[in-house]
Amino acid sequence: MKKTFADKVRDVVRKIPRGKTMTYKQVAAKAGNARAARAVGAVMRTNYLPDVPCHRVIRSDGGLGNYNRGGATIKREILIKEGALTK
DNA sequence: TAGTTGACCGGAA
DNA sequence: ATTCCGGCCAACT
Repeated sequence: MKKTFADKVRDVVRKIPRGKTMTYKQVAAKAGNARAARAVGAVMRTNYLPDVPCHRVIRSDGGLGNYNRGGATIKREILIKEGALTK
């Protein structure tokens, strides 16, 4: 059984605790490739499961990136609700 | 198999 | 501080 990059990414994002945020770079590094930040985004876009809090994954610039469930605006609201974003 | 696209990153102007 | 450009990786056609 071979775990693909996407599988690892999902596993990593799933381990993100509530009220915390991780950058695509960090997730990519934990998945095996620190330069695969773009690939992480692509994986999230193609594989968004309820077990994977993809809304807790943000950009390294401090931005939120995008969201497949309502856009970056909803994503920001969720992060504030979770306590990861105080502003 | 090869080419194009994109929830990104980092440096330069 | 903002805007532009190139580079990296995985998925889709």
